[in-house]
Amino acid sequence: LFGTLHAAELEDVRTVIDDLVFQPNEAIYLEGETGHALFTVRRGLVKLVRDLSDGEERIVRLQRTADISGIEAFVGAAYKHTAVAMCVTEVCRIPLRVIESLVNKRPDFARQMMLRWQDNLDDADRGLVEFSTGPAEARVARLLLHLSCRSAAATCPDMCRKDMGALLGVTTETASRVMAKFKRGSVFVDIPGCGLCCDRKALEDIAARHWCPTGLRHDPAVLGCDAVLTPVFPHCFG
Amino acid sequence: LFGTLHAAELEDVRTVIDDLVFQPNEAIYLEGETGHALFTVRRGLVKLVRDLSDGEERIVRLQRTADISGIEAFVGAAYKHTAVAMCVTEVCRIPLRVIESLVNKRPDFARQMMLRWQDNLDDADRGLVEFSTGPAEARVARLLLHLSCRSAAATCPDMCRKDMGALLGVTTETASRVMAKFKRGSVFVDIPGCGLCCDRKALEDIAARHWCPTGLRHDPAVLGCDAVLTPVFPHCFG
DNA sequence: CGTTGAATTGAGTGTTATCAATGCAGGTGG
DNA sequence: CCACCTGCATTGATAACACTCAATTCAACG
Repeated sequence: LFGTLHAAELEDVRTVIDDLVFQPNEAIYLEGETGHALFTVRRGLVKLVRDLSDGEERIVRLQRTADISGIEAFVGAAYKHTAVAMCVTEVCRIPLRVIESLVNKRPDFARQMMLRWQDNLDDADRGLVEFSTGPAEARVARLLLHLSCRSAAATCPDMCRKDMGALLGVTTETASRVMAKFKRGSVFVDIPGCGLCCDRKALEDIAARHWCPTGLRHDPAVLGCDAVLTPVFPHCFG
Repeated sequence: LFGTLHAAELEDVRTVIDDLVFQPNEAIYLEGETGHALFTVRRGLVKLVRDLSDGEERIVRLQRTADISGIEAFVGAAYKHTAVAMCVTEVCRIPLRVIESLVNKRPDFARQMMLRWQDNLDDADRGLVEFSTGPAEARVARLLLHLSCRSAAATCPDMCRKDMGALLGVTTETASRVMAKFKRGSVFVDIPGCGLCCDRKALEDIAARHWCPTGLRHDPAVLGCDAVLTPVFPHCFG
């Protein structure tokens, strides 16, 4: 977000930005609140949630390192979701007035903001096309592909089944059954303390069954991502 | 979008904007194209589509009057969807350079753009929470509520069953069965040439069954909307 | 060792997908 | 005008799938 700033500007920004750490299931902000800040994930995993009338929740999208949430606050809207940390998560809290002044001072910064809006939109589309389309097995497969895509070793955090269900639009039991089946078939291996190590080829096959989007649009694997993440937040996985 | 401009500026803008009319099923732009313009719907209905591997399509969201699509082009991205007119549709084609120069000249115009991005994001969330959650009947009910929400008379266009299925993540047959059942139960009445007249109370009941989002977020009814739309584009409905 | 919360599994039911047939327009050409 | 086609909506029968409810297992923790 701040990639285009000069060193001096960066220093100014740094002083008013809070670095926060949230424990699993802690809320970062609540749906309906009037927001005075937006947030970027530095490390960890965040779910954006909308509550359903029966007390359940629907996860609208996930946010990982570098993703920005609460961006709607910048156009004066109340937060549209509740943001909840799914593991120990380090978050940057950026007050609105910082963004405000940057947009005023640096004309190109507005474009940075638009890029972030587009990122959120891409993620929202993914939620529809990949996570809410086709049979449960294909959805789970696409989720594992997504979660493991930044890892060179194809590892990913082991989300709890309830969250998987809420994200994929299926029940907890269905999510559990599919994951158990995948484990039995060695589509992934559970490495305790390290998350799941996925057979991406197998997952791609499963993901392609019925109603598959043409070409899943995932980040290229980021080398070294495992090395950085694992030791710092081992409790982040599993 | 141009609400904050002065009269003179508006005149400048008007000269470089194209007014286009698309027939049903005509594509406005294609997924993957590098875009040199964005579009606003003046009248009609547009679907944003992502192709699936089996030749089917998934409708990501709908765009109605005043909605803006192809906004991703402004940050240099290729169009993320194919935009297709669902009825006779009048569209405004705004070249990127117009937006470009407005953002440079009028600092507050960037904020207008961000508002539009947020509108798209809200619609994307709706696709997930309302249209891709819960049993088929509830999804269809929420769609009819959405389509009829701008009409004081609670009328809405009669989408073809294939499109309903592609938008709701169900098959054409299921969409047809649900609609036929609704018709038999007088949940709506088909007024040929005018679309469907919906019993919104009944729809709200059905929409609330299982997995319902807390509070559907629809526009308030716009008085006079029917009067304006119906005579101009009678072929738009039915 | 008992408690707790989550994951897993089972049995039964309900919904939806699939495949296939039928009905119902609006058009075209004889 | 009618036969014919075509595209779409509708309907039926069946199988696959996912949901519900309930029981069981498992791991973590005090």
